[in-house]
Amino acid sequence: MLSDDELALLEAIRSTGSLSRAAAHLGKAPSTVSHAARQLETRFDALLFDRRRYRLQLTPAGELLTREAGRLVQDVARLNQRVKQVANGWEDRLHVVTDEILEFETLLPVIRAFDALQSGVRLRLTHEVLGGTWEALREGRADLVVGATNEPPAMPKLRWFELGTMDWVFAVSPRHPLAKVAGPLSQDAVGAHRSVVVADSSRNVGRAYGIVGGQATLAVPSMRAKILAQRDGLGVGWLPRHRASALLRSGQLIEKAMSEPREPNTLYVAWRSDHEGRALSWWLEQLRQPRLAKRLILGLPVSAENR
Amino acid sequence: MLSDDELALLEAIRSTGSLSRAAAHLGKAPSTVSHAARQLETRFDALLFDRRRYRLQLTPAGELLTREAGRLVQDVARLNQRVKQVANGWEDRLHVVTDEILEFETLLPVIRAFDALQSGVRLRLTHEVLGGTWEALREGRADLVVGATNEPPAMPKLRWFELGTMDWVFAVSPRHPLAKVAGPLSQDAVGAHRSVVVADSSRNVGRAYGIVGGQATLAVPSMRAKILAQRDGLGVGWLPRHRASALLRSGQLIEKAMSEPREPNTLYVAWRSDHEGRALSWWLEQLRQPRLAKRLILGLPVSAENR
DNA sequence: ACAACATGTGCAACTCCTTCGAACGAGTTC
DNA sequence: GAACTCGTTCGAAGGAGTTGCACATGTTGT
Repeated sequence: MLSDDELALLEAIRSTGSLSRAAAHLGKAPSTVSHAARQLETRFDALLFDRRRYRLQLTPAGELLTREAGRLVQDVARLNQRVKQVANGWEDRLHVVTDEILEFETLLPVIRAFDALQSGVRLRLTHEVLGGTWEALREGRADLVVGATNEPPAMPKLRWFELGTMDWVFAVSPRHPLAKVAGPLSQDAVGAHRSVVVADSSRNVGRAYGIVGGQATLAVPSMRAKILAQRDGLGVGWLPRHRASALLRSGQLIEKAMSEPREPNTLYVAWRSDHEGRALSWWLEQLRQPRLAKRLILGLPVSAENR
Repeated sequence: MLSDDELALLEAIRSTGSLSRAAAHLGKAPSTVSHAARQLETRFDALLFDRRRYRLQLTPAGELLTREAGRLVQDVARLNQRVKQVANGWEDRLHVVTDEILEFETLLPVIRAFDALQSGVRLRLTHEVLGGTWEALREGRADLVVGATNEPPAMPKLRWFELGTMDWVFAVSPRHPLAKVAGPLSQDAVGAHRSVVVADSSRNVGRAYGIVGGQATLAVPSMRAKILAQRDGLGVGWLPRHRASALLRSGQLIEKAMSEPREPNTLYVAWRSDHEGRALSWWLEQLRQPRLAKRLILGLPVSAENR
């Protein structure tokens, strides 16, 4: 291994281009530097210095060594920083997984506030669809899950609280055939039309929201895309009521009563009680604030303006 | 910086889960290990060991440190290997740039033979179009250029030799309008038809082979694609005679005489006389062999079978 | 051409750090 | 409760790293 001193020595030799100057630069005796240099060569079993001329020079091998050694120093410095950070109770990294029905933008202020803490914790945010959130937690891909749907499954050391409930509305474009059907819609009536589903492209499991067996589907990458697709009459399906509200008001989407209404979804925040660090605690504290929870659940209404 | 011993110490503590066993494992006295461990904590200014219970354990910070330290050790071992390699005269890496008119496959046997040397030199092969090869050499993106076209430009420390000459044939599909024109074709006659050009997609400079100003062009990614495109009548242009030979024989391409014939191209091998390592020398030695040079220049004829 | 200076190296002496053994307190096992 | 395992403290010993000096070699200035 390369010691700190040896690294500094190499660097000094490179920059000054001479042993004695390097020695002066390091505040050591010239003989020390000479000795240490030889020792380095012995240890690496390679000629690092070209001593044929008056002032010695680094050989290509020595050049490579100093260059790469410099990078190593940086790596070690970073590691040092990370170790201290972890020792102070901050995680090395925090992986937050949100359910796709939450809009990423609503988390931005929280991320900004977290950044302002200067904790050094590397944030990683991804999203999953349906049970994918719980699975991510179980498999250790997630440290914190926000907005998970369905009941929390049995899992050792699982902890959770409710974020809130989300109301749904079955809505169609005014130009869609279902718009003209009077009275509450039955499952069969809906099944004859194509439904729009949010599907996760990254993991190719056939997961999607609100699929009924055998129904034709249009898979889109996000809830926002689903709302827009239904506005344009490309298909039908359940939408978060608040996010569709503006379009419902402007008449670009029409609410349809259903023979089997959809129960409001309860959304959960969940984590594992092992490795609870300061970053996780901070996030939990934020998410327990009713104002933030409400903003997350409601999401950003899709504006009626952009047609 | 982390010394070799400290690394071994951390690893031993992690695997044995106790200081005394770690000491026995390392062949040292327990007191030594205890002392060193404390010193580590002082240096990192962080609690690395949890001593509250009977047998001490690594804290999360200590865990992180040992884990990452292990990676560092590997990095250093690799660096060690590379330094030795360079000290033995091998380059750390060799960047070979070929002109696009050479077929990559013809270099495969050479690459295999080079691999068999077990030199440890990391090969990197890319291709350029037209002057791009010389530019790559000038800008240090290439250590060796194979098959460069045009005359070697003025460049300090440039060295080169001729690889051979490449003959061209102007060929069109039998279904192409130009196929029926009798006698040598003039520039104007050709200019009325779309030409197929090889263009480099990676660098978006508007470089291509055989463009005449104002002529409609079809840009394709390789010489092989150009030959196939011309076979299918998508355009016209000059082709390496040998590579088109099979298609000319089978009648899928027809050679046309030209009022201004194209001079055979001389192809060059070039490198810079600074940093000449063993890998470069080896490649030059190979490329000087007439058999290989001929194979490179002629390339792989595009087979007449696959329609 | 000669002196003055700079540079790298070998050697003996020195200094400080690492290592060790012994002793001790605390916790565990039978 | 005795025998043990474990981690720590402390002073002493050994050794690696460091230093000053002498010397050979090469460079610069007058």
